[in-house]
Amino acid sequence: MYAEVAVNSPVAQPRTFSYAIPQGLELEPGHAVWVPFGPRLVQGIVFGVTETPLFEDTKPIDSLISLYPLLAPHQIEMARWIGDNYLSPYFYAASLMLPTGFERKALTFFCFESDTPTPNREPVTEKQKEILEYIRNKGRIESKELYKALGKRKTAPEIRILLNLCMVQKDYKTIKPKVAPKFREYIKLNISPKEGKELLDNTKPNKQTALLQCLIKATKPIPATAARREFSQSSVKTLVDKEIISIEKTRVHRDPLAHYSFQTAMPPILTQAQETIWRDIEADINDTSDGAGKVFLLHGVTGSGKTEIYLRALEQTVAQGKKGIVLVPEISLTPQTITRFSSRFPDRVAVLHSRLSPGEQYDEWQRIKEGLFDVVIGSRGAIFAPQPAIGLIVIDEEHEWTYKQQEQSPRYHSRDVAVKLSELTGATVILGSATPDVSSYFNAKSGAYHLLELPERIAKEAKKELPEVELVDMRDELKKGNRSIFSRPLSQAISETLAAKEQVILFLNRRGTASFVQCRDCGHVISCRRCQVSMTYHSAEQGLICHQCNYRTTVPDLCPNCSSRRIKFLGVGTQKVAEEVAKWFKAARILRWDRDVTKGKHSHEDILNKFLAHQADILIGTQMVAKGLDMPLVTLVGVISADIALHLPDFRAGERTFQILTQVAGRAGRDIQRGKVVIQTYNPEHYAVAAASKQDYDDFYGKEISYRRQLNYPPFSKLALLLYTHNNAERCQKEAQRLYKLLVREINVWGLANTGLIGPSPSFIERLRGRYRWQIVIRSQNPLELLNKVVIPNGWSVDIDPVSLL
DNA sequence: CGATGCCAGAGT
DNA sequence: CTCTGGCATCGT
Repeated sequence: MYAEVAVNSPVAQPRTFSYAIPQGLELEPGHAVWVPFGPRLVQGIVFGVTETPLFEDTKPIDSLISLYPLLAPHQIEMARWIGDNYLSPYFYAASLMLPTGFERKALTFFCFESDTPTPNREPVTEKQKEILEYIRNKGRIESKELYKALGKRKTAPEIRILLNLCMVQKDYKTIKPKVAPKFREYIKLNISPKEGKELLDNTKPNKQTALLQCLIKATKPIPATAARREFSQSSVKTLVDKEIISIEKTRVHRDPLAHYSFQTAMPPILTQAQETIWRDIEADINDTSDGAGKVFLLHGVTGSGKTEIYLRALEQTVAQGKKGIVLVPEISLTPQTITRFSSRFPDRVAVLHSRLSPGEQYDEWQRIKEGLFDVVIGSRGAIFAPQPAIGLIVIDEEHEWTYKQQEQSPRYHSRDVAVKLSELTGATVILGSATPDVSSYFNAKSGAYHLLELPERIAKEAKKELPEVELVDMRDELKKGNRSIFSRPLSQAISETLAAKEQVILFLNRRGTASFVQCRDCGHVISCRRCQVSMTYHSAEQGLICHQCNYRTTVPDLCPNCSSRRIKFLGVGTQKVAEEVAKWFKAARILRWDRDVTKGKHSHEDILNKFLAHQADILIGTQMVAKGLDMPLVTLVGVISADIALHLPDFRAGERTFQILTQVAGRAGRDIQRGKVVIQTYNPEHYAVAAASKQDYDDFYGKEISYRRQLNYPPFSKLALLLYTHNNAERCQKEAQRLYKLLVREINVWGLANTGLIGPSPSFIERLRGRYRWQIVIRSQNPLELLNKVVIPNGWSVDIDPVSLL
C-alpha cells in the first residue's frame, strides 16, 4: 500500500508525494508521519491511501507521529480546497487545522560505520580520512556541528561519498515538540486515613507527621510542589520511600477562562422582527438531510439584536446534537463578549485566538477535538477548530477584513472557508453585519446567500432611535476663517457634552503615512484619470504617482478644478489630535487608543475599562474605537476627517469609508441618551460619506454596486494580487516588468481574452522593512485559470481575493 | 526549507 | 586555478 503525503516544504508543484507504507503500519488519511524528503526527514500529513503509487520510485514512510488521525476526512478536503484555491502547499493548508506547536524539525546525524570502503573501489582521499577520523572520535555527530567544525562547503560532498561507501551512516532525531501537555504532580496517600491516624499516634511529631496530618484532612488533592514548599523536600521524599505516599502525575488543562465565573442567563423573548427571521434559520438548523447548509446574511443595524439570534441558533444546534463555531473580530474578544456567550453555555465554551499562550491554544485544541465544547468562540483561525459534528458557523461583523489572512501563505478568508465548510459538513452559516461586505450583500441579493434583515434597534424609548448625525463641510469652516482641526459645530458639541459630564469619542481614520493632495478651496483631490483613484505624493520624486497603473505627474500649481493656488498635502494623526484637544479643552481628561499605545497583552482591556469607569472624558482613537463595544456614557462621536480612507488608491476605499463611519456613528448614544455624531469632511457630497451620515446602507450599496459593475471590480470579477519584494529598487521593477510580459504572453497563447492585468506598478506601500515592492493585479472571472498555467517565479507572493490592493 | 549544483567574480 | 557568494533547482 502507498500513501499520498503532503510534506512540510514550500513545494507547490506536486501537491502530494507518494510513499510506501511499511508492513504492519495501519495508515488512514489524516495521520501525521515523518517521511524522508530529499536529504532529510520532514513532517507530512497523509492525504490518501492507494493500492498503486502515483510515482514509481517511492521511499517508505519513516514513522508515525500521531497514533490517531489528526485530521477528519472533511478537514483533508478543506486543506485540498485551500491549497487549490489560495495556491498554497497542502501541508501549510493542513497545518492551519493542526494543534499549536505541531510543526517540528528533525536533526541529521552521522555515525562511524567502517574503516574499509564496502564496494571496495578507489582509495579514500586524505580529506575523507580526516572527516572519518573526526566522526569516529565523536561516535555520532549532528550534521550542523560537523559542518561548523570542518566547513560545510568542503565536508558535505565528501560525506556523501563516505555514505555511499558505507563508511559512515546517517540517521535522524526528531526534536521535542515546543508545546506539550502539562502535568502537575499530586500527592496520593497510599494508606487508609485510619492507618494514617494510627501511625500518627505512634510517632513523635515532626515535619513528616505534619504532612501526613494535612493529607488525612485534605478534601482535595495536594500538589507536590506545595507540599515540598510547606514541609521540606526531604519529608516528602522520605514518605515516598516508606511507600506511605506516592506522587501521581495528572494532566492539567491550561484554561483561558479559568479566572472567569459565569452566571447562567436565560434566553429573552424575541421581538417580532427577530422571530420572523429566526424561523428561517431554525428551519435550516433542523434540516438534517445531506448537502450543504444555507448561508444566511443577517443585515441588522447596531443594537438590533443579532447576538441573540446567534445564541438562539447555537442552542438549537446543540439541541440537534451538534456543535458551533463563532467568529468575532480579534478586537471584540473581550470579557464582555465571552461572558455573553458563556453565560448561556456555562462550561461549554472554548476560546481560541492568537493572544492565548501556545499552551492554552494546545489544550483548548485537544479538548475541542474531544468534543467537550458546544461552542468555540474565536478569531479568524478558529474556523479551523477541530470541532466534531459542526452544525453552525457564525461570523459576526462579517465585513471585517481581519477575517482575511494577508501576511502568510494560505491567504484564506474565513468567510469563504466557512461557506466551503458548510458545503462539506452541512452546517448552517450565519454572517452578521450592520454594514455587510458589498460582495456578501451581492451574493445575498443574487440568491447565493439568504438575506435576513433586522432594520430596527430593539430598545425602549430614546435608545431605539439612531443617533442624530451632522455633516460638517470643512471648506465652509475654512472660508469662515477656522483653520483648526475642529469645526465650530464639533467644538461646541464637545463643550456641551463635557459640561453634561458625558463622554466623547473622537475618531480619526488614519492609516498609512503617505498623503494625498487636495485643494483647500473646493476639496478636489488629484486622482488618476485612468483608474479613478487618488494619486499619491512621493517626497523622494517630488511628484504624484498612480499606484494602480504607475502613471506619473507633477504636483500642479493651480487646482485643476477651481484654479485655486491653495493645494495642500494632507495628513493628521491621533497624536496631533490629542495635542489639539489638550489645548482647546484644558479640563478634559484624555485617553488615546491606537496601535501606538496598545503594545501590552491587556492594554486594550485596560484602556477600555478606564474609559468605561469614566476615568477619562475623551477617547481619541483609530478603527479600534469603532468596534461593537458598549460604552453607555458616550453621547458624542466626532469624526475628525472622514476623507483619509476615501482617497486611498484602492477600489474598496468608498466601502471602507462607509463601513467605518457607520460603525463609529453607532457608538453614540447606546443607552438612554440620544447620541449625536459630528462628521467633518471636505467631501460631504461623496456617496459613501452622504450615505453614512444618513445611516442608509441601501443607498450606499446601490451606488457602490453600480460603480463596481461599471469598472468591472469584484463581485463582477475576481482579483489576484501578485507581489514581488526585493532590496534593490531596480531589480524589483525589472522583475515585475518581466513577469508582466510573461503573463501577457500566456494570456495570448491560451486565448484568455477576459483576463486583464493591472500594473505592473509600485505598491502603495512602496518600501517595507527595507524592501521595495512591485505588484501586478490579475482581474478576470477566475484568475486561477491563468495562474494554474504559469509557474509563478521565486520571490512572488500570490493573494487570491486580496482584501486590499495597497 | 535545506542541500546541492552551477556560475561569475575576486584573489592567487 | 581555487574559493566565495548568489542564484536556481530539487525533493516521492
